[in-house]
Amino acid sequence: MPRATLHNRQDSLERALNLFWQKGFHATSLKDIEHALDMRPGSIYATFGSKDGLFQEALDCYSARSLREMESLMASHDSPLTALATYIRKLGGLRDCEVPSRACMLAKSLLELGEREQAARDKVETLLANMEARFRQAFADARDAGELIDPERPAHQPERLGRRLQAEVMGLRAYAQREGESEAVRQLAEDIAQDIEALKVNNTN
Amino acid sequence: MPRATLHNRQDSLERALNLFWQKGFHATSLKDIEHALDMRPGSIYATFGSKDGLFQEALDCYSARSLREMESLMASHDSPLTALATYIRKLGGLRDCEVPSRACMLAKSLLELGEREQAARDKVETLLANMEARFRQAFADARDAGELIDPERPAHQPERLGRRLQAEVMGLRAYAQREGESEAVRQLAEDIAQDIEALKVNNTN
DNA sequence: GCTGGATTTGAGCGATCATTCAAGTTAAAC
DNA sequence: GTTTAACTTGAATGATCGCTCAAATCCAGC
Repeated sequence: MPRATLHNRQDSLERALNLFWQKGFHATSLKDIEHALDMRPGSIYATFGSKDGLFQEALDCYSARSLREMESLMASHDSPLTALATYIRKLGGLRDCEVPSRACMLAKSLLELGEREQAARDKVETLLANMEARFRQAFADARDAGELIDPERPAHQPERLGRRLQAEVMGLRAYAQREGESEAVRQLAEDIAQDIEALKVNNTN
Repeated sequence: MPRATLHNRQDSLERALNLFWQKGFHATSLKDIEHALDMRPGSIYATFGSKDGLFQEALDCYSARSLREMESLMASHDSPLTALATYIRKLGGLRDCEVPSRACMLAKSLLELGEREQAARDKVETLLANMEARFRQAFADARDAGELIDPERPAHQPERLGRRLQAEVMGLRAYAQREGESEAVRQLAEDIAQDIEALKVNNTN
């Protein structure tokens, strides 16, 4: 078994993710990738198969990281609703963070990819569905813990709340992509967070 | 004054808009444009200057149309809040419409465009700000008409409600871009619409 | 019918695209 | 030290990119 691989796969994926996340799939050229990964075309193709394959693995990378952060946040709060409100408020600080893009990578890809990248599109759909399912689970946990103020109301069913939250996150992060004042994004996040807290019993707002 | 122009400018712009809206800026090639407009490169460049210039004019076209529809909707309702709720519910039917894309063209462009298309990005920012201003105005009208149930609440100031609505629309339409059941999009829109109606005095929900 | 200038054409520009592959390099195994 | 096979290289591929421009086309005005 001669010669160990020079590059760490996970590290390469993170670099590729940052690039795709910032520039999008179409605007990212193999030249960009070669430079970011410090790899030559042959190595890239030997390792990842194609630009599309690399992109899909980067998507997995992004999704896994997002779910991990979500899980960690949920674990550190007793109340699911408080955890979700915290999640949103953290997004309110996006404008001051150094990230490849303030927009959600999955939402960005969902809007960009066309029929010619069908496989990647399917992957995006799946990963978004996973994320939505995790949101739904959080609301179901809140309901089971008796935290929901009006669990009978149709709009307050976990399925609808989870869907709504996913849409709110996509909207908030798309809004954060704009070049306005960071305070506007913070206020927007605060308003959304308060709506989540308003679902809570014994809520003092 | 010899030879009248063969193609109608507005019609060409609409065709270009449909194309850009569906495929995005980068994925739309000049070949695509030549075919859609039934024009040869020389004519296209003589008329619109560049692919970027054509894109920006298409953006104007889209924005003007959106504002026009908005204006017409506002004019046909006595209550601004009811008009906005109607606006959202109409978006809930997006999955059953035949449109180039269910996503908002401005949001899609905001997420796609990079530094290399700075001029177009600036245009997107401006047009989004216009749209947000129109939403804000609608809420200000509601407040001035005594329609807002709690006009003193910070989160219910027109500035914040307008911002929030723009984010909700971007989120809803991004969600509608997914390939799920159209009923899910309809429910999501309904939940958002009801939150708008909940801002109203004498609201029966 | 002729003429002049606006409009349109389409071959072709250099650049860049994603991708391939034969050759070169490397280090573990013996 | 030699062998060996996995890994890496980078020039080259054909396709396609946005764009240009000289020539052809067209029609209002005379």
